[in-house]
Amino acid sequence: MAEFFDEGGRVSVLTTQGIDRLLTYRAPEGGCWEGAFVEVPLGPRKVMGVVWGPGEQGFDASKLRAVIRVLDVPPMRAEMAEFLTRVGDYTLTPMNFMLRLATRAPGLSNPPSMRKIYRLGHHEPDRKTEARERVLEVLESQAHSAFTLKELAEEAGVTSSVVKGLVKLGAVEEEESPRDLPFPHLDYTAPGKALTGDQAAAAGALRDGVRSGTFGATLLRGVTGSGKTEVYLEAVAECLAQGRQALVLLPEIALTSEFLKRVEERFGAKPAEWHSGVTMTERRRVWRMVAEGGAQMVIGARSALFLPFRDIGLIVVDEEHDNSYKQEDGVLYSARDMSVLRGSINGAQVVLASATPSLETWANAQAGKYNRLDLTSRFGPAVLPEMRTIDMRQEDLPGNRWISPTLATAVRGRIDEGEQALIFLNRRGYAPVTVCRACGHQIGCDHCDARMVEHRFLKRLVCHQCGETKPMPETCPSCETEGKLAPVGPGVERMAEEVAETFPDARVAVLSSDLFASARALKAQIELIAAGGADIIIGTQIVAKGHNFPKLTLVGVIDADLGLQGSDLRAAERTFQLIRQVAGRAGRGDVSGLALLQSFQPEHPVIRAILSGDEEGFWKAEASERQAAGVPPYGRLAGIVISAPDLDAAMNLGTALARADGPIVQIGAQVFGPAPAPIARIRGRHRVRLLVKAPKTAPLQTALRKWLANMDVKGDIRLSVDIDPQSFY
DNA sequence: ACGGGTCCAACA
DNA sequence: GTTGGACCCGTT
Repeated sequence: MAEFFDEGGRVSVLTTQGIDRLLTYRAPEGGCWEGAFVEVPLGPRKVMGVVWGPGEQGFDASKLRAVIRVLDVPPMRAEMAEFLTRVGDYTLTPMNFMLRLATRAPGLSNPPSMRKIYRLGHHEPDRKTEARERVLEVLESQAHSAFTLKELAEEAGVTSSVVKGLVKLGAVEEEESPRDLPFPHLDYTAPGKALTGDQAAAAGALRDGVRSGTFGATLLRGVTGSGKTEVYLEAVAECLAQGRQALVLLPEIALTSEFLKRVEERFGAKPAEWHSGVTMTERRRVWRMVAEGGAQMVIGARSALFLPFRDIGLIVVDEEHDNSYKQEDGVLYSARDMSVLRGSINGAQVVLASATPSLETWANAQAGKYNRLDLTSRFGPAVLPEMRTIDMRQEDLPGNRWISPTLATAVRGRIDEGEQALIFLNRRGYAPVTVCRACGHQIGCDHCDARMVEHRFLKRLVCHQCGETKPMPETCPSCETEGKLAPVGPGVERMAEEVAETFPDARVAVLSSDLFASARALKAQIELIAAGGADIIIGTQIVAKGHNFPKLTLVGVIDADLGLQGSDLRAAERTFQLIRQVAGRAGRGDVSGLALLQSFQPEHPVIRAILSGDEEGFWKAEASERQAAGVPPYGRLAGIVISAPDLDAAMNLGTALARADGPIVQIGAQVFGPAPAPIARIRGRHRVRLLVKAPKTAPLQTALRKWLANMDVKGDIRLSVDIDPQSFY
């Protein structure tokens, strides 16, 4: 139960300003409740804050100032305060940053503003013109909705002066209404689509969970077309029936409009929407309505998790494996993990939906922490193409050639049939390395010391690590010999060259993110290809998801081993998911597909797992390997937090750490203010303090020491390391 | 003595 | 995060 503070009593206030501690104020006239959003004086300014608890009694009374006013906003609930505290704790984020995350809506401190809306009036207009008729028609046919001047004029296809004219005549009435209107009611009683056996069973299990009114997390597995969305919309319906709010998180804004349509079909109206593309006024409305209960359902990006729900009963994380759930600048958090945390605090059900779950989720389901529901495809078991490896050690191939004779024959066969073949190579640009044949120098990035990748299309060298670009030099930057720089290794642009030479008669299309100026141009090209506008498609990982190519029957993976040799912790996981996704693009329904993986190590466990399709076995092996490597089992993430005088320094160090050998799970950066940390701002050099928040296991500490020894960061870095043996969850 | 630039503790 | 004051330095 929230505490009430009488006028003049001492309250501690958390402000959104850059002070990482609570400040004591006198309660305002009329007192205030714990959790109230308030305006307080801070130096010469007024800032927003939240009453966090009783104030410090020992604080000097003469310095004490009073809260200016309590804002007209629903107070922060205790669960929200706890959630923010726990997330801040987990990610080592100062609380004022957390508060800012939770109040990311403009004008919260303003009184609710009004606006004019237009309704049908009681008088007939003196004469009826066509434009006037249209306005009246719109108002008659949609009497239940409120129109602003602009909306009404737009809907009727007239200018606003037509509407104003009607107002003067009394045919249309103008009235004041609050700007932040509740969202239209969602009809959860309407039946959803008919569900098949296991869909119905899964929906039933989710409904039961929601009905229990308690916390629970469920992994909902289902490939595209298995009806995943319909199943969890059943859980949403149950949640709404319980009078609680539901949140659906989607990884990309691009997916929201399609999803909104499906919700509208199911519940008869659109839910609230929250992501970076939403306008400021709409955000404000969403924030308020979520807090007041005027929004039953929100769909949004990761930051929607920090909305002030009045009573949240269900959180769905769709495509839970998607990397964009991780916020990697500012406050560092994984919305997927924090959803589980929020669910556990609020007594809500959490549904993690994916066709290819992340290892963390898999491990949690395996350990029994999450329930698991599997959906098979509507068309029976998923039709995966036949998969084979091509052992590159057995192939006769000159240097600077990458398409094996075996693959070339297969491609030839398909295009002669009028079908399509995809050559997949997950490497943008022309060649990953540019080497000087005179001295052996490899051109590196000046900014971050990664090697630069030649992009012939852009006519530049590009660093894939930090984005730095420079023109292709004429002479070697090291020995200054002219004309001896040579590309080494393949990129998709180079593959296009080889394909054009090997199949001169074929129409070739290259799909790589950097070859398209806009997302629209890329989409247009994809549609063109899908309609049969190319025989051979050469693509990077952007071909892995999205649009289907009905004529595609063969996928050739050029370098299936790519990504396996790296030191990236997630290398195996990513490779497994990526190649399975890409291979799955070959063939559909009645057309049988074939995937050929070119590999120098076909006996590698990851390659073997991809071939066998034994996903379960693969995840188990991965999990136990990581445990052996000293990485805490998932669910107890080890967080590496780097504190540096500025974010760039922290990120640079983070990059170095990420490239170092070892099990890094999460890297956070936190900027220490000058006062609490003995860190000076030094030009050209960085003093860095590493704070490691992780269970104090011996293997982890050994790994840490190894990273530090191998640390290779430009500039003068001084490191000190503290280990905080706090464990999570 | 004045103005500009930078740094830094304080903000309740 | 913002602010005002201290401090340094070079110019009037």
